[in-house]
Amino acid sequence: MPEGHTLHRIARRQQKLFGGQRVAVSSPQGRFAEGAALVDGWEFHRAQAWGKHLIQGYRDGRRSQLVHVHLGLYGSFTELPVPMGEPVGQVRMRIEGAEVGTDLRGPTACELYTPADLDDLVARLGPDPLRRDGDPERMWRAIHRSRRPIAALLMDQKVIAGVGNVYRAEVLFRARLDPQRPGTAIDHETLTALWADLVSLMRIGVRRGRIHVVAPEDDHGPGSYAPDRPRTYVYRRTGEPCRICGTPIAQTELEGRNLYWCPSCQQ
DNA sequence: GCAAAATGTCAAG
DNA sequence: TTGACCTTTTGCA
Repeated sequence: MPEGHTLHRIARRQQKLFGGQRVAVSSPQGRFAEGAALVDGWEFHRAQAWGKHLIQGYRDGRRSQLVHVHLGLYGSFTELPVPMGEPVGQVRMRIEGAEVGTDLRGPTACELYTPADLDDLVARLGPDPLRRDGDPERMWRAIHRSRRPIAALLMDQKVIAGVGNVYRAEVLFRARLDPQRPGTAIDHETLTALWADLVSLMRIGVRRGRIHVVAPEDDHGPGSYAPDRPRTYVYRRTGEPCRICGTPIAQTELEGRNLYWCPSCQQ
């Protein structure tokens, strides 16, 4: 489930679990063997998220080392009490603290980073709604001069960092914006409100560990008797009735990703 | 038992 | 624009 909220939640969690502790680091699968060997036994100093990227900082006396993790589509961290037992499946990195350890599976990236690498990463990312220094004006400047559809711009990590396919679809629905509308055709006020909505939605995502964007007053209709309350308006609801107007939710492919929207509410 | 899909990114053409 | 890649889970035989 890796959009930005997942990574910020993981950073927070790892900071709490391991921050200031010496940790055992290994790569049971072997594909991060050299990196793991380098920081094994060092102090886990700090974990931070930038968009969908996780940066861990390790220290040992005067030495320090960064590790960069990107979960890609299906990467995940899981936790187990120590002793963790034999790894199950393909575990790229295992971090063991005093009481709890975590296993990393399926990441796109798990690699050593230099401070310069981190600078480059931050420089190529747009503002992150989950960071205090996230600046909506930077997003505005990138969007209002681009003719690309707003749905494509929101997925572009150079424009705004941390938004993925679910938040993209949902925030456009909540703003009642046509996903195909060009960036140039959206005014400053609309984008400022969209940013503010993302900030509050993604914070909820961090807190709950899952994406939940349906307002209580919209929580009715065909889905209301489902065991779980509905959490999304449009994402993966192709053909199902819009929670507001009943029109079937539409789906198309945009730049290789599935896009969902309500053709009636979002014009 | 196997294919397909998934909340992502990058490089090749 | 397309394909490759990382891994697990789901659905269909």
